[in-house]
Order: sequence, then structure tokens, then C-alpha cells
Amino acid sequence: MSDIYVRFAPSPTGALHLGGARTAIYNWLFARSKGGKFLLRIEDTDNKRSKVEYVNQICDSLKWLGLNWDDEPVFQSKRLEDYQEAVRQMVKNGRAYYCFCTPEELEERRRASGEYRYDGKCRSLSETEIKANLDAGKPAAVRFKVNAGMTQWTDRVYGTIKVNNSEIDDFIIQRSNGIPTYQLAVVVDDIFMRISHVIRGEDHISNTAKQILLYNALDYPVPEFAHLPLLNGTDGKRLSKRHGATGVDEYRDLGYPPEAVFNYLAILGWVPKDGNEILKPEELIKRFRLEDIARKSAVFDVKKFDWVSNEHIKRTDNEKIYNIVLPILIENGLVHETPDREMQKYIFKFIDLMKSRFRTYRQFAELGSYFFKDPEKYEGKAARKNWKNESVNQRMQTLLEALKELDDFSGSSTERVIRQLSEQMEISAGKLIHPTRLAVSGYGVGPGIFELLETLGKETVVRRIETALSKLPQ
RNA sequence: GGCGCCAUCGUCUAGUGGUUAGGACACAGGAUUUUCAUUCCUGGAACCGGAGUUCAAUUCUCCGUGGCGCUACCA
Repeated sequence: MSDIYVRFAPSPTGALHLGGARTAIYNWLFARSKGGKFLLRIEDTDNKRSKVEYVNQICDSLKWLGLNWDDEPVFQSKRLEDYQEAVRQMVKNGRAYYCFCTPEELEERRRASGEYRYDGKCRSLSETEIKANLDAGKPAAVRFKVNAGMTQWTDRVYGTIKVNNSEIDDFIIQRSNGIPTYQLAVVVDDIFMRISHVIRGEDHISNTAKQILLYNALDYPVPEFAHLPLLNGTDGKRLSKRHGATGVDEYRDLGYPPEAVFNYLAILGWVPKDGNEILKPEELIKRFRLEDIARKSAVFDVKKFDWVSNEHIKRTDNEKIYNIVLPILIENGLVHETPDREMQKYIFKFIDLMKSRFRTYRQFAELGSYFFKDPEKYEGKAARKNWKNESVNQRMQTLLEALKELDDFSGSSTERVIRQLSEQMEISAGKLIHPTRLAVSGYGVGPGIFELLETLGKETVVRRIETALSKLPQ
């Protein structure tokens, strides 16, 4: 099916946010699952807020997510002539008309009548009146003439939606400065780009009827429409800055894997029938169906997103994690620019030990820093619990001496020492294990202690216990 | 104000005219005679309200309520 064309059409007024990314993902998924094309269009028609930096930022985010688009992006700002031609055509055949009402007049009349819609004042202007106004150089916007009737379409996710044309006023399609409005530009572009399926946010449902009218006026077949429910914050309100990070770039900077963002956004509002929720793009493509998307707006749940992210990191092979994490470790001054073979092996061991517990790549450098430098402080709660008083020092002193004696510092070897000692002291092994963990890592939690000791090595472990002995209890 | 869309555990959802209303995340409890930020097990937790149709309604219809969206010479 080569006649399937979809597009993602962001306006460059900010970074790509989660909602936009989700729309892009669904478009991409649909195109890729149908063998169609996924196109990109930048909606930068005279919006004072449009900025080139944002165009680049959005493209970067899309690439980061793996949303590769086909063909060159279309910029609306470069297509003015097409829009104006379409408008000329509609004015000529009576589907649109010049309107000389100024925004101020409109505002005033709206206020006076309490009616939101355009009152149709310029709709019935005579040829001579129009010519006179035009000749006098009066600014003229162009309005689309909405005739009585009923407009409806079968939405691929919402089903049949009907709108009475009497609810739609004669909307402006071209501003008095000659720049088209969104409604017109979208339709002309979608025709130009041969878009077969318009997949976009639910906030466009009420624009759809207007656009269908435009397709009819332009004498082009109407594409399929599929509207997507919006993303909300935890308070049920539309996702915004108040809810925390909303930009895709922010999640990248936080160290989340792109496949996790992709995966979570994709299953937010749609769960594959087989119940598998952790999926790679290719697997999502296989399962994707527009019709399965829920019609209810969804709440972005950071907790579940973290879970998805951790699941992806767990499944990522160490080699790949190494390549991603190494620069972060270097950047944080934990590892030298060019680690030698021994250090490389050590980092692999570190990744193996810790990847099941992290949800971002950045956490390898943050929560895992003790693999590369001695802890600077001890987690307060864990210290209070596991290293209460001087008696711990005595026990740990004994343990330290025993560890120093060890030639074989393997996990099984240190385990034997600790267990024997705890038996001699008639305490539970935990009474030695927890203070040891605190001493070597600074945390009350972490991987299995014996494996950790083995990985860290005798020298480091001994040094850190000595340090802890001198600093704890605080 | 008008119009449109939506409504199942806290969150994402499955589902059906008759079900113990299923799963996932989160949460709680337990196990791993070492923690949890690992792993495993167990548990609590939902059909917005009211009418109607029907032998039977979470499911169908209507009304209400609530949420969201649109109602711009923004996109």
C-alpha cells in the first residue's frame, strides 16, 4: 500500500513535548505498519512565536526517538503562493469572500451582541462595494463561506462525529496581511503532500469539520481522520510545565533511554492485546492498530515510566550500555578519558552488577559513583540504623583484620569470613554485612555484598572500612 | 454561554446483556536465616449518579454530574 501518507506537523514554538512526541509516534507506527510514508511538516506560518532553534530542537528530538521521516520536511512559510492561489480560487468561485471588518470592530460587535460567531456582515457585500473597499486600500481578510448543512466523518478512533454547519461561523482563511490561517494552510498542505490519514491530537476534532468543508470547496477528496486523546498531568489537567519535565529533550538530559520514552508513550492509552508492555519499536509496529487506541485522555505516570525505563536498561546488552555510560562517567570525572583494559573490564562488571537497579543512564554515574571513588558521605538513615554506636566499630575492626589476612578476595571467600565471624561473635551476619555495605558504598542498599566486595577489590574495601571506622558513628 | 469528546482499581487499561470484573505500574505484607534501588510469592484496591429497556445491566438508551477540548486576522 504505497498510497498511505501521514505527517507529523509541529509548530516550532517550543521544544517537542511528550504529547507531540506521542502523536508523532502513532503517526510513525501507523506508517511503518502499513508500508506508508511518514512525512514532516513545520507549521511556521506567521506565528510570532515560531523560531528556527525550535525547528532544530524538534528534529533532534524526533531523531533521538528514532522517528525517522521520509522525504524533506515541508515548511509552511515557504508555501505562501500555494495558499494564496487556493484562496483566490475560492473567492473566484464564490466559496470565500473578502471581509473588511477590523479586529477591533469584530471585538466590539461580539461584546455588544454576546455572540461569539462572526455576524456575516461582509458576506453580502456587493461587487461594487468590494471593489470600492479594495481600491481604497482597506485591509481585507478572506473568510470561508459556510453553507447550511451537516458535516460528518468517521473518525478512526472516535467513530462517527457529526457537526451542524450552523455551529461553524464564516472563519477566516487568509489574514488581511495575506498570510493564510492554520485551517487553510493545513488543508492545502495535506492535499499537496497527498496525506491519506490525518492523525493528530484530539484538540483538533472541532477543526475537522471546517477542514472537511475546505476540502470540498477545493474539490479534493477528504482524507481519513484519526484523533488521539490528549496527555494529562496527575491532576487531570492538560500536561504542562507545572507537572514537571514535559520536553522530550529534558528526558534525554535526565538520562532516560530513547526506547523507553518511545515505549511508554506508545502504550500510554493503548496496550497490546497480548499483554506485553515492554516492546521495541519493531515489536510495536507489529502490534499497532489505530482502532485500539483508547478514547480517553491519559495521565503521564512517572512511576510507570520509570519501570518501563528500567526494564529497557535491564534488557540492553552491556556492550551498548558501556558505550552510553562511559562518556557520562568521564564527564563526571569518575573515569579517565581512555580507560585501560583493566578499567574496561571493571566497568563491565559494574554495569552487570547495577543495571537491574537503574532507570536512567545518568544513575550509573550518580548512584554508582562509589565504584570509582570513595564515598564522601554516608546515607543518614542507613548510618543511623546500621552503624549506631562504638560497638559497631569494635566488630568492624575485627572484620577488617580478618579481611586484611585474606589472599583470595573472591565473593565466596569474603562470605566465609563474614559468616564465621558472625558466628563467633554470636550475632547475625547482617550485623556485619550492613555496616560493611555502608562503609564501602555509603548507602544502605545495593547489590549483593559479597559480589560487591569482590568487584571493588581488597585494597579499596580495606581503605574504605578504615575510613568509616574513623568517621562513624557521626 | 454554544458546540463537541470522554467517564472501569490511585494510574494505564482488558472485558461482557448473566464473569469470583482480568492484567500492568504503584502500594501493603511475606520470602530470599544481607539490604533494596534486585528477584520471587501473597494481598487490598474499580464499573460517576439517576431513570428507562430487559428475566437480567458495568455493558444498550436518555437525563444529570464531572473532566477535557474548540469556540482568534494562534497553531
